Amino acid sequence: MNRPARTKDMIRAEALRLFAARGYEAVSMRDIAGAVGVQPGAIYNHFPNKQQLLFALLGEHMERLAEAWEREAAALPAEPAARLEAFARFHIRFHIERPDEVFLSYMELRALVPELFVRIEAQRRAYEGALKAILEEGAAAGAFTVDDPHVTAMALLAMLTGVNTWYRSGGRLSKTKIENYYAALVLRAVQCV
Amino acid sequence: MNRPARTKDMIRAEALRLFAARGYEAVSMRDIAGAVGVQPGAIYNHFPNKQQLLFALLGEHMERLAEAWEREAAALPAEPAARLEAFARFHIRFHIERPDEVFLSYMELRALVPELFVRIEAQRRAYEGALKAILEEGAAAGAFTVDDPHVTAMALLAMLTGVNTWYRSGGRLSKTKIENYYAALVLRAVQCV
Amino acid sequence: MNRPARTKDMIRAEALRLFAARGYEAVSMRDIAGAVGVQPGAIYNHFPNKQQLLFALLGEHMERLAEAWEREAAALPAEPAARLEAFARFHIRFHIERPDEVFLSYMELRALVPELFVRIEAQRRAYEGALKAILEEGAAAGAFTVDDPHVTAMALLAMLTGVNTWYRSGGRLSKTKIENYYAALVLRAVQCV
Amino acid sequence: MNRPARTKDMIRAEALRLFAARGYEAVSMRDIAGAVGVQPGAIYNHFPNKQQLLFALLGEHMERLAEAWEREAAALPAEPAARLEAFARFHIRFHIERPDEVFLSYMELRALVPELFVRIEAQRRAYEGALKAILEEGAAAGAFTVDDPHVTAMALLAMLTGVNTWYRSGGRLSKTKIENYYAALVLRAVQCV
DNA sequence: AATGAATGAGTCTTCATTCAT
DNA sequence: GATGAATGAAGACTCATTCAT
Repeated sequence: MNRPARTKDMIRAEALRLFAARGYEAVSMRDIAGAVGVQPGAIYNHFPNKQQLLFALLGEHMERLAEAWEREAAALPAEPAARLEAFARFHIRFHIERPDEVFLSYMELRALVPELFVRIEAQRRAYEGALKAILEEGAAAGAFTVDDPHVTAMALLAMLTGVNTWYRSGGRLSKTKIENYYAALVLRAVQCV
Repeated sequence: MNRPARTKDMIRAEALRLFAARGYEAVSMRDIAGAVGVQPGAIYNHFPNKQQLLFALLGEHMERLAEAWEREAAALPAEPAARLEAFARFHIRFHIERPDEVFLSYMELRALVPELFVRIEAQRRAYEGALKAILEEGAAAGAFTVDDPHVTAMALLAMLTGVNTWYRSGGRLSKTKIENYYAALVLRAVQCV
Repeated sequence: MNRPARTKDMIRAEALRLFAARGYEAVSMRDIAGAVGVQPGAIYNHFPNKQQLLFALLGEHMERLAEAWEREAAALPAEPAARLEAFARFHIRFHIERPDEVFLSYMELRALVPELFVRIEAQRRAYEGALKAILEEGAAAGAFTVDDPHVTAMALLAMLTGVNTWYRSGGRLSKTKIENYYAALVLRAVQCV
Repeated sequence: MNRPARTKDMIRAEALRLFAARGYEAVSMRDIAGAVGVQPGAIYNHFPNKQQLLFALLGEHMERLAEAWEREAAALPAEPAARLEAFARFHIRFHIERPDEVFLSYMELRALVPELFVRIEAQRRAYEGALKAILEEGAAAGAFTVDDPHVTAMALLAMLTGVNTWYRSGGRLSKTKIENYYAALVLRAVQCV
């Protein structure tokens, strides 16, 4: 990776960090440039504008999520409970490692212009659909207590994603323990004990 | 209520609406003044600055939440499961009615200067403590499956509060049905079926 | 003196103090109102606007100066040196007692609109004329070394008025000593030893 | 000198002119920008804020004064009277050429925040010290009538600096004549005739 | 005579963005 | 690819002043 590519990556990294810490609107291009160690104008050599910089961060995160889930789904067990547990564990694992990206992709979607917003929205819907499908299969198979797969999916995703509101690396609980804990909560919530 | 008091209330209402819709940083005092129908300077007759306006909205919400829960808690049943259900139902009921306040109080806390931030944080902690206490009592009584009351409390609150990310008044499901649904999810998650 | 008159006097006093301390432009009507303990609007019951408030302070000062000098001049000795000494002593005595008024009337003249400016200017010219006349008489009588009465007058006035840039009440030197000191400086400067 | 450097110099020049004419508080960054022919924001590429712009003008003036006096002092005669005369002539010559800088540095010191104020104050004290030293030497040598060197120094400086309150270039008297006149006043004031 | 709320213009400063170098 | 200077619009906030009460 050559010098300029490193600048682009640093912009990405610092923008992510700052957007997550203070919010998209509260961060100026000057702030990002200052954190990277370049002048504001230099950013425009790598991203056409602030919106597109945010969009790049969000879009890349959603793509990585989709790809990671695809790999996971390829080796998914057959049994509904195992599938649900796998999803829960995957979600915790993936999200707990990327608190900034997750925070951004939940909090700063609204900062996108509608055209870009809908593209991220669609990627998110697709991912939510994976959980919904598992819930529907489990419900059809009589394995889960799920009257309304959509509502249950939203509730479980909120619960799982919420881990980032309190988890701090190096805290009392290990990531593995948290994964176990949340997986159990999810399974019990659909009465799959 | 006289003319000026109405202006102050309108500022509160429009600021809440706009902050929730676009985020604190993305809303200007001009925007709020415009929505109210006064000049920007007039806002400063009622709130000393933008920070304090946000703080007023958040603080008042947290106080209303605390008061409402106090009233609820006064008539709380004795049995752990019933207590937990009551909390879940209360939380859904209270939050589903105030999507803007809830959104704000979760998303824009960071916009507060540290001094004001900690005051809201403390109010939130107190409320979270109520759920934690119920979980601890239930666990002690052997009524719930709760290894870690703190983590379970955080998970359940995230799940419950998450209702606002998808619920839109007038949608497919009535508020009562949603309340029932979430209450059941919560009870099952602690294996209290 | 009744209540409202006291308010007017307090406005005068606080405005004088604040204008002298920070400058006319740097002081807001709110500052003055706050110092007096009333709301800004109340000032307008006593002075039509900020300009006229400044003008009142300056004009009253110049009138008091003119009156005081008139009284002094009525009992002026005949001899040029004694007249000059009397002027110097009077000037020091009068100015050292009113540092705020003096400061204002030298520094904030320019803050006046031209129409009001010329009125204060004229009062000042009249006072300067008194010194110039003494110098001219003394020069004509061969008592002083004064080639250019105007320049000498300006130089001596600057020297005398300058006392306020360093004199602080309660300092090392008494007012009387300072008066003696400056009187001697003035007399020597016109070689009247 | 390239284009941008010219902008910075023009900002300096116009700010000096406007501050001297109307006072620091009465001049807006818009005024300065307008006089220079740029947008207000452009000023901030050269000076971090209005305070620092004023401080730059004052500090540079004081430095130029110190340097000029240093050069003068290097060739100072030995005799007290000649030294005092040299100081008086230097002061008049230097100040009569820079009415705006002088006006600013006497009138707008108070507009500086304390931290910047003390730095200019210190530079001024150092310069005043030069005159005081001459007076003390002359007094010690029995050449001057100076009871209190500090008071005499303040009085003489006020007199000399006062030249700017009335001198207008192109007036009745040449700069040389004024220099002669003030030098004589100063010498006589310490009875060094 | 005083208040409290309002106005409309203005304050300093910051911003995203552009562009010649 | 990066800089430094610039723009034009907008930011929060303040101001002198007015006026109904």
